[in-house]
Amino acid sequence: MQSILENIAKHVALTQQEQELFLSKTETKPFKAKTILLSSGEIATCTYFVNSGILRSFNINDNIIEHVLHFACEGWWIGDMYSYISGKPGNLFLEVLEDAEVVIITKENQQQLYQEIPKLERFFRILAENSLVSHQERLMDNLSLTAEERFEKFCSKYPTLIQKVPQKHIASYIGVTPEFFSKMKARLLKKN
Amino acid sequence: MQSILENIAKHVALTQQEQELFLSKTETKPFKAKTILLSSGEIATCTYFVNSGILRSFNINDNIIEHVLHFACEGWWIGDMYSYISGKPGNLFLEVLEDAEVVIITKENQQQLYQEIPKLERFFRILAENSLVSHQERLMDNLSLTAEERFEKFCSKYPTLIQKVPQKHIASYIGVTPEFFSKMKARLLKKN
DNA sequence: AACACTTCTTAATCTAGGTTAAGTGCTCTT
DNA sequence: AAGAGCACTTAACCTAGATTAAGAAGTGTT
Repeated sequence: MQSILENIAKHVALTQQEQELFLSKTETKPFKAKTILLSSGEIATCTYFVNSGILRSFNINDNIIEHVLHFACEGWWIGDMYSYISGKPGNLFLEVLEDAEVVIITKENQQQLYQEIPKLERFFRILAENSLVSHQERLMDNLSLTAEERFEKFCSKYPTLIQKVPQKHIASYIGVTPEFFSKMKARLLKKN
Repeated sequence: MQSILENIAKHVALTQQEQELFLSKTETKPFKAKTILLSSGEIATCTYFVNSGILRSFNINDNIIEHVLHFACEGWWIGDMYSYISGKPGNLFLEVLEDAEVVIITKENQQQLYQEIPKLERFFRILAENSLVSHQERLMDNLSLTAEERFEKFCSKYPTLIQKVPQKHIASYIGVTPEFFSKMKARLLKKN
């Protein structure tokens, strides 16, 4: 299991004291599968780091159709960035897909941490930049690749998720209906 | 015209000295329309802020089809974030669409600025977070809205661009072919 | 053990948007 | 002023993926 301190150490070096201060501003909690940590319409007051288990963020549009924005498993950050930074009600749900242990940082605590450990500005800057890059890539993929190519990319990028996550969620992530996903998968199995 | 210092002042307060230091690490240049500031395969060594004019970033896939990632006009930042932060060759082109004046910051200078003015870590963190949010929204829009809805959203979000940018680029941005875009536009005109 | 509930599959039918191709007007060269 | 080259349009035809509907198989609850 990768700890949150190791995750931070990838980009900035905290002293022993800073590490303790950081941890003192976080809370670690277990959650059962199917728990909803955040609902559409609520204001996101926390950021989440996954110690173990799997979470997903998604929205629901007019047609009552879910769209998966993100999966997060061990060592990933997740939340509703829009609501978190704007302070306005968001439109994302945050759900536990597989029993999880999650590190929670409230916005207040994060603001205090920025004051007390300025290095964390750098850490979260780098985190946001990396996330931005992967969103840009996914956006371009959605514009230029077929569903089949997006699925293959997903497989090579997140091999562990394929076994663990219901395939309707993967269909949603790559942007097709579960029915079409099923058909496509059958086609791929025949081909190879 | 919004200056780069005003842009920074939106999120962090720099002293007079810091402002001067910052400007000393930038270079402001005019570019003619059609200039390519960055090509696919090159390593992005700079970040760009647009004083005036319009730029676009796009990639070209196997089929020789362009996909617009971004437009940037007065007061916007643009670049190839992937290549810039990874130091690897990127796959974006950066092109001037309308004669422009651009502020250029090299990666080296940006790194030095982070050392000398730690507040800038915060500024660029906030910039990255905001950009992340708008990419997430665009991603969800591409998954859940029709081409027509995406076009309407584009119009209300970037009203000035519609007059100034060739419509084939707007078609590409919202993710349809120029032919379909033309058809859709005619349909909308009839309707309203 | 039986029930409800959810996930996944299959298949027929439909449609948003793509492709191909031809034509119209621009603007920019020379 | 004649041509070359873009940007845009129109229209016929095509397809990736959606929709609808039904059934199969698994999973958890009582």
